[in-house]
Amino acid sequence: MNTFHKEERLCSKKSLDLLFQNGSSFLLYPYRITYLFVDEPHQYPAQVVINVAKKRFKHAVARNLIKRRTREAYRLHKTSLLYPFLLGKQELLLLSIQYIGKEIAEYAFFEKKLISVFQKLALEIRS
RNA sequence: CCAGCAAGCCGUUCUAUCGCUCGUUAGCAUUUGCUAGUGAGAGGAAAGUCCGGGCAACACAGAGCAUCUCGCUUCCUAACGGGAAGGCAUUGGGGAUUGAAGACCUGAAUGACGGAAAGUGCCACAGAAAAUAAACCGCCCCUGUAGUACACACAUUAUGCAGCAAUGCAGCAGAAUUGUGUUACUACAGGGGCAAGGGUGAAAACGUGGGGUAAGAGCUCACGAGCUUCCCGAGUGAUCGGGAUUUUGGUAAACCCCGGGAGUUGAAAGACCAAAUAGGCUAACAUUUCAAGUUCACUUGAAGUUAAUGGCUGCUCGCCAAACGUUAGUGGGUAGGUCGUUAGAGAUAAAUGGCAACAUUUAUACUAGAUUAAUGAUAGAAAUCCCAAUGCAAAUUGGGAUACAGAACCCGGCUUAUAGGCUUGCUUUUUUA
RNA sequence: CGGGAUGUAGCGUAGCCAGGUAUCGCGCCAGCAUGGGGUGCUGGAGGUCGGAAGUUCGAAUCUUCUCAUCCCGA
Repeated sequence: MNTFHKEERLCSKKSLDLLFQNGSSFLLYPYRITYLFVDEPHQYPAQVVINVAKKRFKHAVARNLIKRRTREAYRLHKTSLLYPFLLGKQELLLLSIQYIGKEIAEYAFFEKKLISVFQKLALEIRS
């Protein structure tokens, strides 16, 4: 079920403030990951926001391309690599993926890196 | 044929799988959602936010001042700093004429292109002088002093000059010398006239020639160049042609003057929906200072009507309002949702009018609408271009490239970015005839 | 989406309104002083004023376009 609906995205301003003030984070080039568990009713086990800074990429075309490729990689691999670790938990996972690279890479690079992000996130959750 | 410049146009296509946003149909379910089918889904600049409008809220008795902005003419347009046609200026090209140029003809590019005789300011360095012309050099006139002269006049006398000498020459019709005066010249000083000439500079007070004068000067004349105003003619007009008058450096993307325009704020505008607390609004009470009384926070009397504050959305005048607090009512910031929000000064095609921008009429289709923000990923094929190899060529094989860039309320422009291709016009070079 | 500011030598700045010569401090180089270094004194080099056009005789300065950086408004 490789969907990516509105409920899987993190839109609420309150939740965003909560995430960036209290969330834990780690760095895995070219991404900075911030995450937090909250006790709220939910349909999917995680909500994600993808972020590319205007400071690093001036043109809107470049920012959109990075976000689209990251989103595509997230969509294709979340069910197999992310959701299994969240089955035991009752809380909702708020997740932020910030792109801090300097260049626009090919899709294969995004895919490889995001898979390792999921693996590291699973380790953090267990500990 | 190649290259360059200018203007206009196009600016990748198809298939499969998995996904995203919006609409729609059917079923399940009935706040809402799920499943299946089906339709639509970025640009010529969506960009920069440089102008102009629509739309919305607030404001708007009046007068003056300031600020910003535009600037040849006529027209187009909802409007514009945009566009069209024209005028003028500048630049470089071609043609004709000519010894060579210029005036002339032609087509092109560029122009923030009102006013410098309304006023003020500025014009470094250099240069005599940088703007009511002045007078450093220079030219000319007058006066004084000094000097010079194979010049002239008067006075004075008989020798004077050259040569080693003999001698020669000049001389009483007056030499030399000395003195006085005149004239001419030179120098200095003073007074006056002139602006012709002066290596500078980005720029020098109209240019050339003749006359004129003490020397000179548009002082005057001829030819040429230009300004202002007036008259006549052509044009809707900018302006152009002719005549008269006349000779006034540049700079307004310096201040400024003249004429036209501008209320302020922007979709985070604004309207609506449901629950609670503030602020706001409305009504009532209350009110600043002094004195007296007393139950000590009220009453009575008097004074003041000013100052300070706020509004008229740049400022001033002028006009208007009435503080802070308590109580009651009303109302609904922010967060969430709906609308605003995509059918329009629109697009495409044809006809008519107009040099054109554009306008009118008819027909056709409905063509993105997100809101942490939708167009993506993977695989394959085609198209165009480039490179390499093979080949006379056509072509084949392999490799590479396909730009600039992503709607956010909507339109009209401008500006900037842009791989590659197409059309039209102009220019230059080479080759062939 | 809207509004505003700044780009000058290796670094930080003045000059811009009112156009002709680019200033100061730190740093750098050389010399003096010291046995040597630091401190001190003296002298010197180094900037096409972010870029491109235009106005002007002349532009860091005036005008237009453009690039970059920073700030403000939820």
